[in-house]
Parts: sequence; structure tokens; C-alpha cells
Amino acid sequence: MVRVRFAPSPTGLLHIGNARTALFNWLYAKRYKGSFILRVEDTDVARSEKRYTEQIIEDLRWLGLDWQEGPGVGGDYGPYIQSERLHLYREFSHKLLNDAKAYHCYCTPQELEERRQTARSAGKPPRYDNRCRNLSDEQRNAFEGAGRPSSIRFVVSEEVVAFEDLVRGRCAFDMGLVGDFVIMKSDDTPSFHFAVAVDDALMKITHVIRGEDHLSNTPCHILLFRALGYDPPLFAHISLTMGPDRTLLSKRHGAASVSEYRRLGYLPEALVNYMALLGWCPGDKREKFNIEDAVKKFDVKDISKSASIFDQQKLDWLGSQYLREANLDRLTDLSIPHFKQSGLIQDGFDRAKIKSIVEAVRPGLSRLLQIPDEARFFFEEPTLDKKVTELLSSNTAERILTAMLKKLQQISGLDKSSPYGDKFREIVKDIGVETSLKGKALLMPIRLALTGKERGPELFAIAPILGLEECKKRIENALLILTKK
RNA sequence: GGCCCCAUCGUCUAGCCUGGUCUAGGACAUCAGAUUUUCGAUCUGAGAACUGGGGUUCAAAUCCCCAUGGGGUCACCA
Repeated sequence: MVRVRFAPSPTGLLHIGNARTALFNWLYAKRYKGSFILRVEDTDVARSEKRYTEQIIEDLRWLGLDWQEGPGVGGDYGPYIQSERLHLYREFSHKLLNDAKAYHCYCTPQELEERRQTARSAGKPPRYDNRCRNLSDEQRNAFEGAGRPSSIRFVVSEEVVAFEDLVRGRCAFDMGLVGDFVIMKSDDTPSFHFAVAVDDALMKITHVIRGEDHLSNTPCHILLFRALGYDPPLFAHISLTMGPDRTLLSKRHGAASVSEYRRLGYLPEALVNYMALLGWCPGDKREKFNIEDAVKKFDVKDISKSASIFDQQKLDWLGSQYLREANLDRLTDLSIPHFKQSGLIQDGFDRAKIKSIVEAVRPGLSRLLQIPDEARFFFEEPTLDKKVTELLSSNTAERILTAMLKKLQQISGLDKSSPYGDKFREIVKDIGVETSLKGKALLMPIRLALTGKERGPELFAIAPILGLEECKKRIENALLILTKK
């Protein structure tokens, strides 16, 4: 039975890199019909915040990554929030203390920091020198008497620890090179290493799929598992995601969290598809695939070993693919909040109209937030700026618009479903014949007058949505500005 | 700095394990053409890579070594 876990720490929003790790864990669990477990690692009291826990949970749900055990769903190995498991870490740390596999360290953070600095400037590795490992009783009593707080450190044995990483193959580390590390902080909460080992052991995790940044932590965890009397799980260290400058993806690179991409209006299936593509491919030539397809083919051993750079353009491309094939009613529902937020509609709006606007506007867009922007001219009369009026200031433009206005005044409606077919198209056709203009020369002035923009949706889709009166008004308006010049 | 991981078009990658079928395939982006009476969208096409050096071999993108480059880690952060 495969049991994998995603263990975010609620010290910030769900980062794209972490979300990808969660996705790979989720895919692996689904692929092998195992359990995906969510565990909240909130042992950093100073930086953890409840709102982040909530936000992370919301983001995972939005992405569609459901968990079989964890906050909100329970499970046999709970609690799944580390701050509710403190008694367990204390218990296990005392066990290690009794077995002489751990000891109290009285060094203060300031002392440790100073030593690290001097070591670093001397060109030496900034590791702990194990100085409290063999404290005499007198020394210990002196520290205790002075009321010095202590942390608990793990006795790291000098040996080479090797393991078979599922993506990297055999990895070996000389533990003689690493210092004894803290397992319980002086505030009696566990360090990351300890909490991870205890929880992964107790929760019977079979595969630890996590970022490559944990690769060199792994031997520490293996030693801990052994000291605690458990078999270590299998490890799979997946490559990291970088920004365009090849440094670790972070806020500096712009949007870096799932919430931000959500706010920008990417469809969750597009984001999931893109994250899966970062360091993994389904083996065939498809780039666009849904999560179920990914489940069928996914395996950690196929994950690329090298780091990958987050490519906004490719995400946008995928975003546009999903946007154009999304169910139109769903898309309409999803974009309505964005319309409201940009002040384009209020309660009591015409849903059918919004739907046709969304349909007209969606090709070429990659996310929901772009929809109201692209559709703004449907709601607000365009302000013809200097550039547009310049583009319009040819006498052919004036001829076209004058003819158009005249023809529009002679008809009673632009309705696409009128028995006369597409009136607007007919009118344009006639004007084309009359002026012997065609193509861009013919259509661009009309587009500019109607929308105020050089680019936008299909012109013949715009007019019927705008309606006859609005079209007349806008053309009149454009002519007014032109003749005034 | 020590240790560890990694290295194919600008980017994501296929191929590497099990050398020959690779004059290295696909996708995004770029450029060009076509099409839509249209900017965009769409379609078609083009340019674009095995980091370098040594081996091993009849043969190396593929196996080995070194160099270089990138990244990670060495916290009472996770």
C-alpha cells in the first residue's frame, strides 16, 4: 500500500514549487491506488500562521488535489497538524536521550552564529562542532544552575549513509562531515528533521517525494529512523523549479504562489497541466493532457533530474487552450465575478449577453482576468485616443463610416437571427463594393470606431452584441470627432 | 569553502538504462508564408541544441574519467 504525503509549512502561501511537489505526490498515490496524506508542519511558532494553513488547504482543493488523510478529513494516524503532536516528539526525544543517542546542548543561538561566521570566514564548513556532546556532569550542572536554556541534539554517527533515490539512483553521504543537529529546540518544539522523521515513521509513509533541496537532509532522516527503530521509507527527490534568472523560483520573479495564479484567472486544470510538464512528460508527444491521463502514466522514476525554469509563456499557451475549450456556461460563471470586480456589471445583469461576450472574446486569451479587460468596450463607449484618431483620419475612413451610419439608420435591427441573415456583414459588404475598399482598409476604421482599439475579437461578432443603437451612436461619435479635426 | 545533485534548441523536454535506426524528435516562444473582406485567432513552414576535453569501442547524445558551468545543502527555518 503506497502512502505518500505532502507536508507544507504554513509560513506563507502555497508556492508553485511546493504545489508541484504536492501534485507529484498526489499523482503517485492515484497511480498506485494509495493514500495521499496532508500534514501541516507548523512547528515554527514564530512564522506559522493559521491563515496560511487555511489558504494552502483552499489552494490544494482548488487544484483538485484531494487527500485521504489530513486536516478536514481525519485518518487513523492523526492528528495531522504538528503543533498538535508535540507530546509525541517529546516522548521520542526522551527515548533518544535515555538511549544516549541524543544530548542537551547549552550553546546559545548567538554563540552558534558567531562560530558559524568565523568558520565561514576561515573557509571551513559552518557546522556544529559537537562541543556539548561530551559535557562533564560539572559543566552540565553549571549550565543548568545558571539557568541556561538547552536544546536537544542528535548524536550523528560517523559513517557513510547510502540510499537508493527513486529519481537519482544511489546517493551516498559521509556523515562524519555533518555536525550533531538539533532535534528539539529550546522551546521544547521539534526541529524540522525530527518532526519529519517521527511523523513519517508513525504515519507509515512508504515514499517520500519531495524537493531536491532535501537531498542532503536525507541521511540525517535515515539515521533518525534507525535510532527510533523504524525502517526508512523510499525517497524520491524531484528537481527544483527556477525563475528565468536560474535562481530558485520566488516572489522576486512575480507570481510565485498558487493563489496568485488563481487570482490572475488561470483555470486550475491549466495550472495543473503546466506544473506536471515541469520535469515530467507523459511519454507520448502530447503536451496538453488532463490530470486523469497523467495519473495513468505517472511514475517518479520518469521525473527529470535537472532543474527546470518556469516558463510563463508556455503556461499562457496552455491557459488559452483550456480557456477556448472550457464549457461556456462554466466559463461565464467563472468570469462574472471578474466582470463585477472591474465594475462592468452589477446585480441584475444580462447573463445571456455576458455569455455571448465571453464566447466572442475567449480566443487568444489565456486567463479569466483578461476577459473583462478585453470586453470593456462592450460596456463603455470607447474614448478615441490620439493614436486611434490618427488612424481614422483618412478620408476613406470618413467615407466608410458615413456610409455605414446611413445604412444602419435604414434598418431596424442587427439581430443575427433576423430572417435577413447577418445584417452587419451585408452592410459591410455593400460598403466594400461602393468604396471599392476591402480587407484591413475597410474593416479597421469600423473596428476602431466601434471598439476604440486596434485589436479585439472578430468584428462580425462584435456588432450584434453591441446592438444597432449602440453601433449607430459610436459611429456617429467617431464621425463627430473626425469632422471636428 | 566542504559535501551532494545536475548538464540535449532561448525555454520545457524525447532519446541515454539495454551504444548503431539521431543528417537528434516534439511543444512553447521567434520569424516567414497562407487563410479569415480584419488586428488577433487559426493553419503551414523555417531557423534553433547533444557544455568542453580525454578515454572505451568498428561505432558514443547514449558508457567511464577530468574540467567547466548551474543548483542545493552545511540553522534552535522548513
